[in-house]
Amino acid sequence: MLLILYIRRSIADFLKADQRKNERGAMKLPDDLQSEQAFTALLAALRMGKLRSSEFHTMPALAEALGFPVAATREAIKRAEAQSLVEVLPKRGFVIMSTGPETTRACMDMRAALEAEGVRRLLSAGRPALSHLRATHEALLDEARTHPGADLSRRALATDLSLHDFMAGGLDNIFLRQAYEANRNRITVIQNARAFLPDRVIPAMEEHLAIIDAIDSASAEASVIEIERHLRQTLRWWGISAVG
Amino acid sequence: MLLILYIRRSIADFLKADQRKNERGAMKLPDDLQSEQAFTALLAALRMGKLRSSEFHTMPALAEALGFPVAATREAIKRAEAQSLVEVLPKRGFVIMSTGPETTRACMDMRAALEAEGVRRLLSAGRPALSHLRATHEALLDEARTHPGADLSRRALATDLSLHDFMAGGLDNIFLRQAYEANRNRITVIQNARAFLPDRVIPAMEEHLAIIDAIDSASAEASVIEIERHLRQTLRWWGISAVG
DNA sequence: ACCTATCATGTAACATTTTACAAAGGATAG
DNA sequence: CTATCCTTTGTAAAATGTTACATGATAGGT
Repeated sequence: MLLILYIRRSIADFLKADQRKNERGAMKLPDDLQSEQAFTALLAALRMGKLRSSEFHTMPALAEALGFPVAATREAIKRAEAQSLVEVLPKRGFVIMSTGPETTRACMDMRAALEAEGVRRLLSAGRPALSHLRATHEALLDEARTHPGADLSRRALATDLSLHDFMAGGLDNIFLRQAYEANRNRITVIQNARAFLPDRVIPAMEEHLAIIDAIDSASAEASVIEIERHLRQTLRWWGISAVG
Repeated sequence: MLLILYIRRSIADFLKADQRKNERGAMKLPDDLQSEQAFTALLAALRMGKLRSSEFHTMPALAEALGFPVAATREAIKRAEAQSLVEVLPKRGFVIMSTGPETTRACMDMRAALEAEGVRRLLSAGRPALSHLRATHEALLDEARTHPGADLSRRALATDLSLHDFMAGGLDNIFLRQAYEANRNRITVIQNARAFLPDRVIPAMEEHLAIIDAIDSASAEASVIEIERHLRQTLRWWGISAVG
C-alpha cells in the first residue's frame, strides 16, 4: 500500500520535472554551460579572423583572449579538434587548421559533393523557387561589371554563401546537414586565409548563374556538372590542382 | 571587445616543431592519452553491445565499467556526443542514442548517399575489381539457401559490411571519409538494437549482388538505383517508411 | 467528525560542472 | 648535456543543480 503510494508520487514528480524540461526545451536555449559558450566564442573568433590558419597558440593564452577559464577553453579546443578545426600538439599547445592544398581541396570537394546531393533531392522534391537568388546574383554581377562599390567583396561573399546554403538546404537529413555544417566552419577558416579578391567576383557570379540555370532546367545531371565546374574554377583561382 | 592574442613562439620555431611532428606523424598517432583510450573503450563497448540504445547511464558507473577515471570518461562522453552517439542530459547523466525511425532512417540514408558518391568516384577512376566480393557474397547466399550454419547472421553481417566499406572506399576525401566513419559508428548501435535476422540474409545478399552487378556494368546510375533499392528494403524490413 | 487522496514544501542524496592543484613531458638557454 | 620554465595532463575537492523521498497541509467524500 505504502509502496504504491510512493511509486505514484515518484511518477508525478517525474512528469512535473519532464514538463518543466519541455517548457525550457521549447525556449531553444538549453545550454548555459561554460564549455558551450567557450566553443561558440571560439567559433566566432575563427569566423571573424581573430584566429587565423596555421597559428600556434597555447591554452592559457586562448582562455585569456576568449575570457573563459582554461578548463572550459580546453573542452572547446577538444571539440574543435573533433571537427578538424584545430590540431592539438600533445604537451605543447594547438594550431589552427592548415589551409594547404590538400585540406582546401578536401573541404571544397566535400562541399560540392554534399551540395550536389542537396540539389538532387531538391529537384526530386519539386521545382524550387530561384527568382530571388537569380536576382541578387544578377544585381551583384551587374554592379561588379559597371560600378563596383567599396565592400563588393564582402557582399559577394554573402551572395556566394546564399546559393551554397540554398543547395545544402536540400539535404533533408540531420546527419548530412551536420556534416555540411562542420565543413562550413572549416571553409570559413579557409576563406579568411584565401581572400575573395575582386577579380574573382565576376567569374564566380557567372558560374553561380550557370548553376542556377541548371537547377532551373530541373536537370540534376546538368546541375552537378556546373557545381563541379565551379569547384574546379575556385581551386584553379587559388592555384590548386583539381586532383590530389 | 578587443581580442589580443599572444603568439609565444616565433614562426621559425613553430615550423621546426611542426616538421618534427610530421616526422613522428608517420608513426601513426602514438596516443597513450587516457581520454583517447577511454573513447576507444567506449566505442568498443558500444560495438559489442555492452551499452545499448536508449539506456540511461551515469558517469561514475561508466567510468567503473570502462576502468578509467571519471575525467577521462567525461571527455570520451563529450566526444561521443559530438558524433551523436550519446546525448548528455545536463547535471543528470547521459543516454545512448535512440534508434527510433527518424534516427535510423537518417543514418541509413546518409550511408546510402555517401556510398553512392563513393561508387561514382570508384567508377570514374577505373574498373574496380569485384571478383572477391562477388565470390564471398555468392558463397554466403548459397549457404543461406542450402545449409545455413549456426553463426550465419554474424558472418552475414561481416559480408554485408565488406561491400559497404568497399563502396565507401571510393571516397578519396578525408573529410567525407570521416563523416562516413562517424555514421558507421552510429549504425553499429542501430544494428545492436535491430538484429540481422536470418530471414533477412537471403534478400540482403541478393540486393548486394544486384549492387555488385551494377558496379560491374560500370554504370553509376544503375549502381545508385540499386543502392537506393537496398536502402528501401532495409528500412522496410525494419518497418520504417522510406520518407520522413 | 474522520479518513483519504492530492498537492505543496522542504530535505537529503547524488551527479555533473567548475575550480584548484599536483604531476609529467617537452622546449629553451646556457 | 643539464637545468629551468612553461604547458598540458591527471586528480581531487568544492559548487551547483537535479532527483527522489518525506513530512505536512488541504480539500473532498463518507
